[in-house]
Amino acid sequence: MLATELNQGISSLDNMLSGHMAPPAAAEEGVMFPSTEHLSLLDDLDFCVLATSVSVPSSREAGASPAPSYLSAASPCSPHQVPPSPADSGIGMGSFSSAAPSPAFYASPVHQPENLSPAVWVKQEPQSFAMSPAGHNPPVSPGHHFQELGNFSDGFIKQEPNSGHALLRTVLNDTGYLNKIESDRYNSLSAILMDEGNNSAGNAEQNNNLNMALESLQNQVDISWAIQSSWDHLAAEIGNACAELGISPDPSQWSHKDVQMWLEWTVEKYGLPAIPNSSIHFDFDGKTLISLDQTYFLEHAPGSGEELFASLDLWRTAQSHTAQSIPPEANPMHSKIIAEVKVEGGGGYVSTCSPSPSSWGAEQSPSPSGPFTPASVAPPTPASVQRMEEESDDEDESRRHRSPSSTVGGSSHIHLWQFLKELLMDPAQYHSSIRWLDRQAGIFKIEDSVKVARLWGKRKNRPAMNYDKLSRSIRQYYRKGIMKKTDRAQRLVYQFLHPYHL
DNA sequence: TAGCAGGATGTGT
DNA sequence: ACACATCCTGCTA
Repeated sequence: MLATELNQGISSLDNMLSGHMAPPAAAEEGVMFPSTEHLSLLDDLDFCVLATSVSVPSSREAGASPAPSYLSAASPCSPHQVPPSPADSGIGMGSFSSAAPSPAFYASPVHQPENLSPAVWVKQEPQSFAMSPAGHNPPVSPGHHFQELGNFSDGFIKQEPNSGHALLRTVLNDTGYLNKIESDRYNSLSAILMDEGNNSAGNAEQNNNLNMALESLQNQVDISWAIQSSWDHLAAEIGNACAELGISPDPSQWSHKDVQMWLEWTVEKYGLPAIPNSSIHFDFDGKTLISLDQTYFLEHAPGSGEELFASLDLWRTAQSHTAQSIPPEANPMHSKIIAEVKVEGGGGYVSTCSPSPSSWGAEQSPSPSGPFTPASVAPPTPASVQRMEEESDDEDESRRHRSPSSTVGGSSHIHLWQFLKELLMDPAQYHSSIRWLDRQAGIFKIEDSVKVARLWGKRKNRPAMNYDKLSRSIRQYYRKGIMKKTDRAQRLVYQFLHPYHL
């Protein structure tokens, strides 16, 4: 019912606006929406769609969208309606329990502006909208609607991939904004559209459709309910995943093993490309993981970094939301929603609002970077622990960039060979200090022994470290079968032995 | 002179 | 016990 009404509304608005609005102005690069007016109206509907769409099939899988996009004008679906085809899919927050492998967050191409991808377009909320108290809206004056509502063209910003779903978070977190929408915004929209309709040469059928759309929107769309429903749905989905994995819903509490489990689960769940050397590049605890920016994900998880980052972002956001959410009894819809989610979840529902610590907290797995003996047949798991984000010669600079958790606990337990591999795996940053000569054979050269030693000293909190000491430690690896000098010994050139170079 | 090899011993986990 | 960290002597390019 809701989906039908919204579809009708969008269709009517699109028809009307495409027929009466001015053609798109010469746009800046990437600005592809037809007009500011059209933009603003579609934006209103987007929020509705965003709030009401939860589980979506992958348009990427259907080959419809070459690149993920987290936001577009899209066909709506009801909070509990799984669209039957890509043509009906909308903005999704990802499905964490549906059987279909659904890479999250892909918008439907149906209403997606042609050149939207790969950039993500989000609404930059005018202060008067986003931040004003609920029920405190300026009246809309006929003929000045768009001025009153703000410059929506300027209000749109190009959301680069690493900026992190600002729209989603804004919409889902800003209850003031929700109330605003619920109480007034559709009244404003109504006035705008009615005025536009009266001024246009539109035919009676168009106006009738418009009236129907507005009536539907005003009378039947409860945005706050829909968004709350989406939140609850998301929480339930995450709860199911947590129960399956036995991990906390709060990523900041994940152990190294939890992080690996979550990565594997997400990759498998959404059919993403496997993460090469994930045990090296993502050997973090949860706190460190959530402190990473998307650039790191894109760099070290090619093909899946964006989705992983997006998914993690939602988990993190959901957790912060549940942590500050209102008590269930304060929301008359809550019990109903939870009940529906329970039914939909097939009994697997685990409330993320009250996670059971006993199910995960007491069983935090130890870091895989434990003592490692050469006798162990198992392939090495180079626990690189905390990645140094920046190791400049400037001490202060280094401290500024180092994540808080990397300075104490964990990072000092890294093995030298793991540390060297860590540097080697990041040639963009350390190529001038250490680099592979023969990656396959595990042969590398220390180009700047002083710097490598200094980096090692920083990592181990040994200010007096130098290359003499470092190289002595390397030589200890000869006996352990971890490293050796190359057959034709060269200065500063060493070789990892199998399987340590893998 | 810097790097290398390896013994001895201390330290922290 | 283990993995260094530190200090040392002696050798080599």
